[in-house]
Amino acid sequence: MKQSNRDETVVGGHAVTDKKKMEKIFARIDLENPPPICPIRDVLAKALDKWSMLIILMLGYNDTLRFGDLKKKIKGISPKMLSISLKHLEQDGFLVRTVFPEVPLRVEYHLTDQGKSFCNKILDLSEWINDHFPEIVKRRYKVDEIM
Amino acid sequence: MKQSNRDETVVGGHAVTDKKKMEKIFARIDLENPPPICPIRDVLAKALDKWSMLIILMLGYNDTLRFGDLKKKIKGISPKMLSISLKHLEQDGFLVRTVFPEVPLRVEYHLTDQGKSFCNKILDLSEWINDHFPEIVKRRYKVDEIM
DNA sequence: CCGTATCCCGGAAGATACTG
DNA sequence: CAGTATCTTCCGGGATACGG
Repeated sequence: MKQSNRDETVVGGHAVTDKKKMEKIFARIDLENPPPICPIRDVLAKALDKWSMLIILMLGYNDTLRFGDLKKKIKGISPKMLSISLKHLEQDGFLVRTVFPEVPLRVEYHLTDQGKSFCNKILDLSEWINDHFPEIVKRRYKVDEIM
Repeated sequence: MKQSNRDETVVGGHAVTDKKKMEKIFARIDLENPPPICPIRDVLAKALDKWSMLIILMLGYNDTLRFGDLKKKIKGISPKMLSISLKHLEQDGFLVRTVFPEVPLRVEYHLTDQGKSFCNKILDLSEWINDHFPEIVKRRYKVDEIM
């Protein structure tokens, strides 16, 4: 592991916040401008919004799903939001929409390689939350008691 | 590209999303209920919202920052939103707020170990976006041409 | 069945003034 | 300096009805 010109904190054997990585990211994130103008923040905003993460995980888990399947599996989502989210994810290359001109119409969605790759990232993140959220929730109650 | 220590394959050869991992997560994510009731979705919503990611990255990069520093560095954030975001992140144990009762008042923020750990996750995600967003943006233009 | 078109509302978030 | 209080604006997102 490379040593930066700055002392690195260590958590669980992992070097935290490798400065090189950080600089690479900060060089690209446009802090001056919000999502529509800063591409990175824009991509992230769309891929991590209220429903998109769930959709990606769902397609990662089930491989191929129809519009109605997704609607049924993701409780509470409206057809409008599902449609919009799917469109965003398709535009950014996370999934593919395939139409079968049958009667009745059939449309299938599945992740692209990029989508699968991203799905793994999200899965890692979810796993992290899963591993830490007991303490987080416990902490919340403690904070509530104090306040 | 970095190889994970997990039994997951990568893009190109593309095995998807380790089923075991998936099942572990899906067992915990409460698909019936939205964020305030499903703890995982709630934690994620707060930690990945419009400003929080930036704040965490900023503190991962700079170690310790004062309120005003954060406000200056994160262009466009209002004192109100900064305050709210910081409070959320403190409540969930991502950062620590330290008050120095001087005149004028000084308040410092820095990440907890949990926050640093999470920061690395976010950094990975940002790195992923950084590596892929050229093709994503390119794709968007192509899609625009067609539509 | 797969969405789109509308209408509508509540909450997220900006601007600004103010206080300990 | 470090926020809070307030007001307003805006739009994400829900419900629903309809069209291809």
